Amino acid sequence: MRIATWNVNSLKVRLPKVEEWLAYARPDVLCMQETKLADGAFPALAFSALGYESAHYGEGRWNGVAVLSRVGLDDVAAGFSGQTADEGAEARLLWATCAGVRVASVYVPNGRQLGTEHYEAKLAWLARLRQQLETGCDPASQVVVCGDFNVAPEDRDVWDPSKLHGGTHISPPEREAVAALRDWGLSDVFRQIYADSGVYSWWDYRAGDFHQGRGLRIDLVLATKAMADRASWALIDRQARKGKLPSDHAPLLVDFDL
DNA sequence: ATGGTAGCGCTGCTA
Repeated sequence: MRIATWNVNSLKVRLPKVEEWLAYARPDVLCMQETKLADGAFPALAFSALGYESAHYGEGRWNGVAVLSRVGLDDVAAGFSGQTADEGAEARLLWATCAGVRVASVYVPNGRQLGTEHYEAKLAWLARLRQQLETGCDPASQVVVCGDFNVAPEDRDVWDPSKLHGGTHISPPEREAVAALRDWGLSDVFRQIYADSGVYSWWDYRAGDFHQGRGLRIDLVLATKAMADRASWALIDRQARKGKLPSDHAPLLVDFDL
């Protein structure tokens, strides 16, 4: 079973690239983030033509998450359970069950700057995700949480930690919030397989960062032991970050022997 | 060099 995650940074702009990528990467499940679409504008027909069922949770303009599957798509749930409409929730979390695996597509808030309300909201969002795992999932079952975490878990996931010191994505509280997911029972599948530094999934569009190798590994596939023990291969597909109109993120693929 | 690009949508915000 091949599971992938990709922050596409506008599905409207990226659809041709996503369709092309699906045709050669052939994931069984694809989690997308930052579709920037309302549900009514989601191109479900384009994906069904390629053999994928889909679920989307979007508000338009910003955020927006999706799950595509060609191995079944059941029990779809948008947002945090127990979330009320008056919270004005942003579309950052979507659950679905695909061939018996509980899959989440997550887009963690950016945080902007330390010491801001946005940064505190990011930490609170990650804490709420941990809380939802505790109340809604069994760590002994097959659970995979995929997405753009906007956190680089360790210094080896950052092109130059000294350049980002004091900024978001690498601060100890953010890393602790991700570690708390690990403590619940999720492991960073890419890191089970590769120890290399200098492997990134996001590069700023500005200043030629991609071509200069200045990136961060912030897109993660986190899996419970029942899944992680079966992970056999992982790849961050840098090829998809090249060419015309690329996203600023590359997709991450993981193969599980299921 | 305190910059730079991309997307949304039409002015400046978000990343």
